[in-house]
Parts: sequence; structure tokens; C-alpha cells
Amino acid sequence: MPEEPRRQARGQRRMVQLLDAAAVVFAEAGYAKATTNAIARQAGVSPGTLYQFYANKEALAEALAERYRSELAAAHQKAFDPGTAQLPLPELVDRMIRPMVEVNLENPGFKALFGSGDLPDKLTAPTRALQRAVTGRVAEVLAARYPELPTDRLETTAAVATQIFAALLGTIVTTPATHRERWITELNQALVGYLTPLDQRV
Amino acid sequence: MPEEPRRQARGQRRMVQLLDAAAVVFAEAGYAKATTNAIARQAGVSPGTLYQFYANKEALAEALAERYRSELAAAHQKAFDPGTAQLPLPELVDRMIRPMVEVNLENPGFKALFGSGDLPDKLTAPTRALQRAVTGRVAEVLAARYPELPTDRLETTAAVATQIFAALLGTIVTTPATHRERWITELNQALVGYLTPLDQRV
DNA sequence: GACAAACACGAGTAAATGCTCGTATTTTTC
DNA sequence: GAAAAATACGAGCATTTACTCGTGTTTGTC
Repeated sequence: MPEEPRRQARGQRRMVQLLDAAAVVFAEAGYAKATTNAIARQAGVSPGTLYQFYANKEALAEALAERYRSELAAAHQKAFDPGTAQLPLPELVDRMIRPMVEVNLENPGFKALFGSGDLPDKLTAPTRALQRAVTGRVAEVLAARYPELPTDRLETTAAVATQIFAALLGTIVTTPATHRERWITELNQALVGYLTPLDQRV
Repeated sequence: MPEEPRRQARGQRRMVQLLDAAAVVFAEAGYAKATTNAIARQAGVSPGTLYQFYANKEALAEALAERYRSELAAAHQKAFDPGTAQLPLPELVDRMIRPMVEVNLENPGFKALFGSGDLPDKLTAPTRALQRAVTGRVAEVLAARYPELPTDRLETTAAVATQIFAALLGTIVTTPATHRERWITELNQALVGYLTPLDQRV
């Protein structure tokens, strides 16, 4: 087993650069059709160099997914002070949705890793990790709002909400900015509609 | 432009056979990773024979999508007598959902064409046609139930409902039959929740 | 400044894959 | 039953693509 070399400053910059390039190419072509050579070209670097830092395409995807995960976590942290969970449902949902949409707009390629269902087996692992991270966050918020809800019910609800979100995310980000708000509203209504029964049971 | 040969009985059987095989392979591997050679093998036929009937992989996908579209139409026709549109919302939604889930369970590969978002450009055409067909049907039902709803609002709602459906379809069909009903219920609640506000405006 | 480790290059390789083509068999047509 | 059209085969071609490797350059360490 070859051990990781001690990265020097230049190398660390390259790694970031390559991740940026991967994001662009994944966004343009989708994961399956994205070629490692194209990613290297986009980064202004030779294929050999790419492989000096990432063992293969999957490792690249994994690293990118990890980046998104942490950006998402940061965005959510920022949008959530304690007490948010007790807001009226439409506002709570809005606070969950906005940061994710924004992370998405800022990071082309997110959708390519998060959304699609037809990815080769290799990618399912990093993708599922991302999905789980999001679902987990949703579950936390739901747990804060509905403390007496049984765990399994909580998880089901979080999973469904996340999937609804993922489904509409594509439409939202590909829509021209002028009409974007409308679809966000629609997503909000869908989620509020789904969650309202829980509110009334309390 | 080479014209289509007059198919004889044997040829027509082969075409069905190949479509069946394609459905199986698409279901197992997803569209992108499915190889035409594997489809031919699955059909017990040589690659050359496959191409005697379908010009390329895309044509195969198109034909399969068309098959699904007609099966879906038939299933819906059967589930819909006039008056259904005035049923209580949960029942209406149930009547829309069931046949589609069933078509899906009977036709592995449907999801591979309908669900995923990351397909190569070539496939977007047949996929979108399928999506549009489903959305169109949903729009018809909504139009019957909410006659005074403006057209664009109708279409937006139908599109969102269809996407929610598509998102949860994957989970529903991959879940073991024992727990399937639970996810169907969840999908039902999501859609009912989304549509309820429309009901109350009347 | 010398030595090693990390970085960089890019032509090239092996494997995969959509698809072709020459040829042979079966079915239809007359 | 003979010519034509349709069906069938499967080896293999052309292309794509993830990845390698030999070689040269830059950076860090002593």
C-alpha cells in the first residue's frame, strides 16, 4: 500500500484546483459522461498530474462530495439559531431550503452528485453519504420540533422531505433567475403541505 | 435515407424480445452502463441482429419509453371513470398512484428511463417525452377537479406533483414488498398535502 | 549546493463499447 | 422453384477513456 506523500503548498493548491475543475465538468456533463482528461484540461493540468493527487475518478467524486457536505453544514449552521425549530412551519421550511439552494447555485456540480439516480455503482457510496448528511440534518430539525415523534417515523419523514427537495432542486437551479422564486415557493408549499399534519397532531 | 424494411412475423417477435431484454439490462445496470452487446446477449441474439432492428442504443430507449407510455395510458384509462376527479383528495391521489406503481413493478427498467436526472444528452428526448406524458395526464385530472384554475398554475402544479412522484418511486420499488405500503402511504400524504390548499380555495 | 521528495508532463496503453460488414440462412413473392 | 427481401451471425473496427510510466523540473532539507 503506497502511502500518501507529504503535500507541499503547491500540491495543496492543485488539489483545490482539480476539485474546482471536477465540479465544473461534472456540472456540464454529469458524472457518467465526465472524463478525467477533460477535468485535467479544465484545471490546466496534464492527466498524469491529476492522478498524482487523486487515485481515480471515484476518489475525485468522493472528495468533492465531502467538500459539499461541509459547505452545507456551514450554511445550515449559519441559518440556525436555537429556537428556529419553533417558528411557523412555512418559515422553518424556508430557512431549511434557502441555504441549500444557495449552496447549489454557487456550486455547479452539486446536483450531479446529489440528485441523479442512475449513477454507476462506484459513486453510490459518496452520493449516499451526502444524502444521509442532508437527511440527518432534516431529522435533527424535525426532532427539535416534534419531540414526541417516534424515531422511525422521524426518519421516514426526513427521508421523504429530502427526496422531495432533491427532486425539485433540479428545476429550481436550471430555471432562469427571474422565475426561480416561483419554484422555490412551490417547493416550500409541497414541504409545508407534507409536514402540516404533524403540526396539527401536537 | 434507408427505408424501413417490411417486417415479417419473426422480425416483429425479435423486436419485442429485444425490448424485453433492454428493459432487463437497463434495470440492472442503468441506461448509461447498459451495453448493447449485453442486451443482445440477454435476448439470445447476436449484436448484428440487434442493429437490424434498432438503429442504435437511443432508438432502443425510445421504443422502450414508448412502450411504457402506452402501458401507462392503458393503466390509467382503466383506473379512471368520469367522476373520479370529484373523489376526496386522498382517494383521487391513490387512484393516480397505484397504477403507476404497478406498471413500475411489472416493468423493471421503467425507472431507469423515467427517474434519473443524469442521463447522457441523447436520452433526454425520450425521457422528457415520458415525463411529459405523465405530467399531461396529471394536468388533465387537475383540470377536471379545479376547472377555474389558470392554465399555467395547473401546469406548474402538475409538474411538481409528477416530480414528487418520481422522486419517491425509486424508494417504493426498491423497498421489499413487506414495507412497500408504508412508503406508498407516505407518497400519498405528500401529494395530498401539496394539493390540499387547492381544494380549500374552491 | 547536494540530495531526496514532491510535482509535472503527455504520449501511450489496455480495456470497454457502440456499431459495421461480409456472409450465410430463412421467408416471402412471383 | 428461383429471385428477392428479410433475418441472423459474430469477428472485428474505430473510438473513447480511465489510467500509467518514463522522464524532466521544482521545492524542501541538511
